[in-house]
Order: sequence, then C-alpha cells, then structure tokens
Amino acid sequence: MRLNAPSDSVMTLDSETKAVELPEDHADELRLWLRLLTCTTLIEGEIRSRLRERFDVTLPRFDLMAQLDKAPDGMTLSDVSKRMMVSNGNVTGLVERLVESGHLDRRTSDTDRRVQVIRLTKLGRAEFRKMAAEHETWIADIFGDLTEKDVRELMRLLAKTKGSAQKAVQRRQD
Amino acid sequence: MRLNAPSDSVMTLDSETKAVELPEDHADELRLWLRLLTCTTLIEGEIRSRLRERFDVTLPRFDLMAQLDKAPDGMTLSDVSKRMMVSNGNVTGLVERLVESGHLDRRTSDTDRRVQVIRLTKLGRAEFRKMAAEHETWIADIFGDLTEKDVRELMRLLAKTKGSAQKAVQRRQD
DNA sequence: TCCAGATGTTTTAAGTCTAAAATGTTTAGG
DNA sequence: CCTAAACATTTTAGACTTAAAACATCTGGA
Repeated sequence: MRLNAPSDSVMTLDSETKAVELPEDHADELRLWLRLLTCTTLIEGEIRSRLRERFDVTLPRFDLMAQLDKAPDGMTLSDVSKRMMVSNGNVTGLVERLVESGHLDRRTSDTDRRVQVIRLTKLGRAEFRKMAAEHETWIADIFGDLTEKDVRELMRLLAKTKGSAQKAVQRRQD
Repeated sequence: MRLNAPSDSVMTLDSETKAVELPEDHADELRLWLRLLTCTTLIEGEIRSRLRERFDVTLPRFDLMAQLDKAPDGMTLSDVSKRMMVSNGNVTGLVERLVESGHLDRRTSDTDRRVQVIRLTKLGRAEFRKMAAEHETWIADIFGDLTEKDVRELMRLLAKTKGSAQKAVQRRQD
C-alpha cells in the first residue's frame, strides 16, 4: 500500500539511475500508529486511575486476576505470560505479591515438577468479581460515544491489524 | 449505546421494585478494549525489539527524542510530560540519562528559573533521524495488510474513540 | 511589599518490566 | 540407561513507571 506515490516521471527517472529504493511515504501509517497508541495510553491511564482510587489495586494485578478468573482450574506461569504478553520474570514477581496478599494460590504441578499452577483463592475471586463488574461499566462509559456499528467496525479493523502485525513479527523471527 | 438490552417486561418488573440498576451487558465494548490493548501491546513489543536489536535504544528514549525532533526550539519538561502522557518524575529520569549520553541538551529558562528547556544535541538529532527513517519502514511493514481505506477508517474511528475517552476522563475529574 | 496559591521540577518509595543468565526438570534419541 | 536439548521458572541488573511529597519559583491580589 502506498499513499502519495511519486509521479510516474519521477519513478522513471529514478529507476534509470539506481536500484529502486525510493523513500516511500508512510506518514499515514505512522499517524495511525500514534493515534492507536494515544487511545490505548489514554484509556489505560484512566482505568489505572479508577482501579487505584476505587479499589487500591494496580492494573497488572487486575489483569492477572482477570486471566485467572477465566480459568477455574488454574494456569501455569507460562500460560499467563503468553496471554498477558509480558516476560516470564515479570509474572513471577506479580504472582509473588498476589500470593502474599492472599489473592492467589500457587502449587507445583503433580505431573511436572517444573510447572507452577496458580489460581484465584476464594478471596481473590470475590474481590475480582466486584472489581470486574465496575470495570465493565467504566469501559462502557469510556466507549460510550461509539455506536454499535462503530464497535463492530473497529473490532473488524483491529482484528485485521492484529493479523498484519503478527505476520510482521513472524517475518522478523525467521 | 446498549447491546442485548433487557426485554421491556423485565425492565418493568424491575423498575417497580427498585431503582433502575439493571446489570447491562457491555461485553462487546469490553472485547473491543481488549482487542485494542492487544494490538497496541503487540506492536509496541515489536517496535521495542527492533529498536533494541538494531540501535540498542529503548522505546521511551526513542519516543522522547521524537517529541524533541518536532520542536527545534526545545520543550519544557512539562510539555514533554503532557505530550508523552507520562508522569513528571518519569521525564526527569529519562532526560537525565539522555543528557548523560550526550543526546540531549538541558538548560534553565532565562525567563523562568523553574523551567528546564531541553533539546536534541547535534548527535541526538543525527541518531534520531537515522532511527526514525527505519522506524517508519517498520510501521509500514506492521500495518502492511491494511488498505488505504482501512487506514482512513481506523483513523476516523480511533479519533472518535479518543474523543469519547477524553470526555469520560473529564467527567470523572469533575 | 508581602504572601498565599499556582506552577515546574525533583525526590522518594514501591511496583512493573525487560533481556539474559542461571537453575531445575523433563524428554527423546542413541 | 544416558545425556543433550528442550522447557518452565527464577534470578539478576538495570531501566521505566507512578503517585505523592518536597522543593523552588513565580504571580496576583491585599
């Protein structure tokens, strides 16, 4: 995809003298990326503020508990790390503090002694459910100006964006 | 906006007995938020990896230099903090390290001794320009599957999202 | 002039995060 | 059975991040 493509005459002139390495214009994609980043940063900050104000909890802790709430049988640290897209060492520390505060239960797998399985304690689940209910209303508030159609369209375009980005990651890793 | 609105009969029944506090369903907005977050995290991680591999620089440093590149006359720390949407203390530390490495110049304002004005040094600008050129091609690669129309549409919807979120922030702060 | 509030920055304490090295465990091939 | 490679987790060192308190300076009235 190319916006603001150079005119044909310029193309031709250039092609005659050197390998085709024109500095293409990707300003629109760059602006899109900055806007995406701005939106996420803005919303993330707002959620962070409200979680702190209302429940005195950090966003990473909330996110980790959200993952575990969806997995009644628990998850391994690796699973959590992949799902949250953060490093392994990061998860170790987060879990440590949440076990300490009584929100998480951690045990070594019966079948593989390398593996740590973590799950929400009764306290952890109860507290998370309370937070999650309110969290959902915050999200509705934050996205309140979007119509149903906007939401559908954004979902579709972000799915496409995610796929595109994943392919780029894959290409680099080859 | 409301998806899966409760039926009128339920509404009526409930309204008779207590204040209208039905647990509305905002699952779609929640999914949208998670997808937005996933996209940003994925792309941010990819950019971070490439910056480290290729230039041995961190993303926050790159971002700070990007702000300064657009301001030849320099910026105050407060300006930077607002633009980057990070805390003041954060900027102090970042700037410290970039001054140390010779990429930034920092001086107290002539007219207001509270204010620190920072700008890119010659070295800083040269290095940033090199990184920025490559960075732009990475972004083009990452968003490569999107058509021109997709980009336009995403820009529009994210602008609307940003506006909506800003209003929510405003409401909370009142 | 004086000074109370506003503004700009730094400091502090604690938490989050990463990449890379180290540790412990399992698995597969010979 | 042995062992090299793969895998899961933790540790390490350093950077980034925040909120809140502390500090410095400026500004606009009384």
